[in-house]
Amino acid sequence: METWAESALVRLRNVSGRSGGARRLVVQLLGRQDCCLSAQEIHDRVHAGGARVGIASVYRALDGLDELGLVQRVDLGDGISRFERADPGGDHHHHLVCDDCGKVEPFEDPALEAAIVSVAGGRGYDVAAHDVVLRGACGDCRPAP
Amino acid sequence: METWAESALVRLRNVSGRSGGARRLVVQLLGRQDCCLSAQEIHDRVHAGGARVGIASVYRALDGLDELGLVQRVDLGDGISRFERADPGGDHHHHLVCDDCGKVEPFEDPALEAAIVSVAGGRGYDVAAHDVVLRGACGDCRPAP
DNA sequence: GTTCCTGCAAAATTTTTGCATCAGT
DNA sequence: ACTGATGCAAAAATTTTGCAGGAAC
Repeated sequence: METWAESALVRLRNVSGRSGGARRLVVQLLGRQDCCLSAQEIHDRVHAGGARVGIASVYRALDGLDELGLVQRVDLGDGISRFERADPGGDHHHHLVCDDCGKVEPFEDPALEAAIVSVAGGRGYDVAAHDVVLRGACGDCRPAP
Repeated sequence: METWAESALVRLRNVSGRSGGARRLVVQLLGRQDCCLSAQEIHDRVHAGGARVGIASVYRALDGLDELGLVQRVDLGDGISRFERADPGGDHHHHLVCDDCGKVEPFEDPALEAAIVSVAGGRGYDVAAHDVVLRGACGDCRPAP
């Protein structure tokens, strides 16, 4: 189950020749997450684990991972960048955000993916990444029926 | 063709009782745009028109418009918030961003909209807004075929 | 030993807030 | 006149950069 983290570390080493402590901690944390985290959240959780990691190193690690396509940057519309691991296998989800309680939940939908591929092709684009965010009231926060 | 701007100003006045100069300029500018603008771009263009408008007023105007659902906030993934008018009639587009040249172009796709509605319904969400961003290489920047 | 990563601090950017003043009703 | 919007400046929050020191090779 740690395959993403392992392969990410290997790829980082192939590029730079190193893989220091901060990067490894960030990669391992992201490998354990099911959904996106902000840089601040990553920093806090790594600190909670007892490590002395600077926020700048978190950003630098995320930047390197993003360049290699190992993480996907997710913008939920609140001005904060979040990151989650990008599975090379194509497993891949998007996000529902509740405007009331702030809850974020992932979803996948083949019809949505198909529509995106079709749009991209029709416009002559070679789409490398795509991001879908739905905002609204979740079942719990919606005015009771 | 100025119906959006007019109705937006009316709705702002209904809420606050006023519609001062800065808000009117921002609304009128957005009414003339076909795609999203950043707060800084709005500020610059309003200034170019000869008006003395503070950037804070631009943000405040956008904030008020967003609360009323009159503009949609768009995150293109570069950490800058952009805004565009939200047509109540349902006319509604998304964005293709070229990673190479930075070009942004709008698109619409009924199949995509249908898939989104279907996902939202299946998850019990009452979706008020949704945002789709596709990133990749546009026809011009793509390695020549 | 060399090279790149790391942590801290400072800078840059984007967005928000405080406050005196101005403008719309 | 009253009330809220506005502009300027300062603050806050997020992200980037500089640099000395340390860790991996």
